Amino acid sequence: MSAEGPTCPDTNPAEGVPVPACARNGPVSHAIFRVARLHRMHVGQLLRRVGLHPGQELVMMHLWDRGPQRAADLVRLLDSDAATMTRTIQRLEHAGFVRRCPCATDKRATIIEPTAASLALRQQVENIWTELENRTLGDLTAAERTETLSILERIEHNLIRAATQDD
Amino acid sequence: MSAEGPTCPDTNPAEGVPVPACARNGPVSHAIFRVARLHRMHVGQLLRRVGLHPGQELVMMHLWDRGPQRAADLVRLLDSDAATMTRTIQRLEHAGFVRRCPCATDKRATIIEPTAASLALRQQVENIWTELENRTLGDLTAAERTETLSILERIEHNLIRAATQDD
DNA sequence: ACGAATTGCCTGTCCGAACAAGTAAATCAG
DNA sequence: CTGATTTACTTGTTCGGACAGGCAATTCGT
Repeated sequence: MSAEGPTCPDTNPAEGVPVPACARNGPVSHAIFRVARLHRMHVGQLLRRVGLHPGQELVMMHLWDRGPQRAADLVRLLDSDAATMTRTIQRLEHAGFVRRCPCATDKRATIIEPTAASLALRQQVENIWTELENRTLGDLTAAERTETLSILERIEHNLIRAATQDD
Repeated sequence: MSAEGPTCPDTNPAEGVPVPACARNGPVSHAIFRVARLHRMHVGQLLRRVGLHPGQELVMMHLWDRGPQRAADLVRLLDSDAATMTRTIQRLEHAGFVRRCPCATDKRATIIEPTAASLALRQQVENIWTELENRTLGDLTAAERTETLSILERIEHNLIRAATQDD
């Protein structure tokens, strides 16, 4: 059985990464996929230590940064989904990192504010981002880091342009 | 209210991207995050046209590539989760792209094989990867594409090393 | 051959993300 | 002022991903 496989003994032994056929049509896309996956794993691992789930830390950082916000503001800031934001806030509230106060001037709106308890998290989260950056960049020189950032921003720009332009 | 915000009027008008405080500690990490997000959006958009959800296409490509596989093989190939694979296969089976046959030699195992109907998808999925790569790379020259791939692979290697090494 | 691990798969739970739909409040047009 | 529209938020559903169990079949050690 398994009587197939004329194509591709496609496993890259150097990394632990099986390379599917997609790599042929889009090697960079596949690399982005793998890097993003690893990156998310690291974020998740680091955040779990402080009791946060990936995504929640972004909400908290914006709150620490800009102070109390309406839920809708957070949605716009994170370019997220209102539904996702509602539930993320509910979980942060349940975890005690966030408080929800009805807005005085607009009864539809809810003001989200970081609790005092959350302030203890702030330094930890910033350390996490530093640690994450170190793990990501590893041995890259300063010049290479600049180059990396430049390339990523060009890719970002390409993807934004492709999204708005056509389809 | 919203009586805060001495820090950072942090929105980058060039791109539609709000820049949270994290960017200070990890500009490259944040760029990876944004690129990954956009990249995933494009994959999702392209895949929806052919009736697949992100992630399902990888299973199908491995099946097309290597022929019928056990579920456990797919888990290892995609470095995925057995539970996730079970449900992904159930959905692909329900969609008619995959068939599940009990393995003759090991009664625990299930052989997953692509259906004839799925073969019509294959070319479409390959086109999607080509289109995705084009959107991603946009105007980059051949040399720049090589450079990009090289950098991404170095980052990948850094992250793998950081994961296995410490913690 | 027998019991103990291991392997393969499934289920339930919790999380984020996206989409659709609905409710309430505010705003706008006539 | 009334009716339509927009805005803010919530809920429900479906998806992938991760983790914790659980069951059955297989393999290993004795």
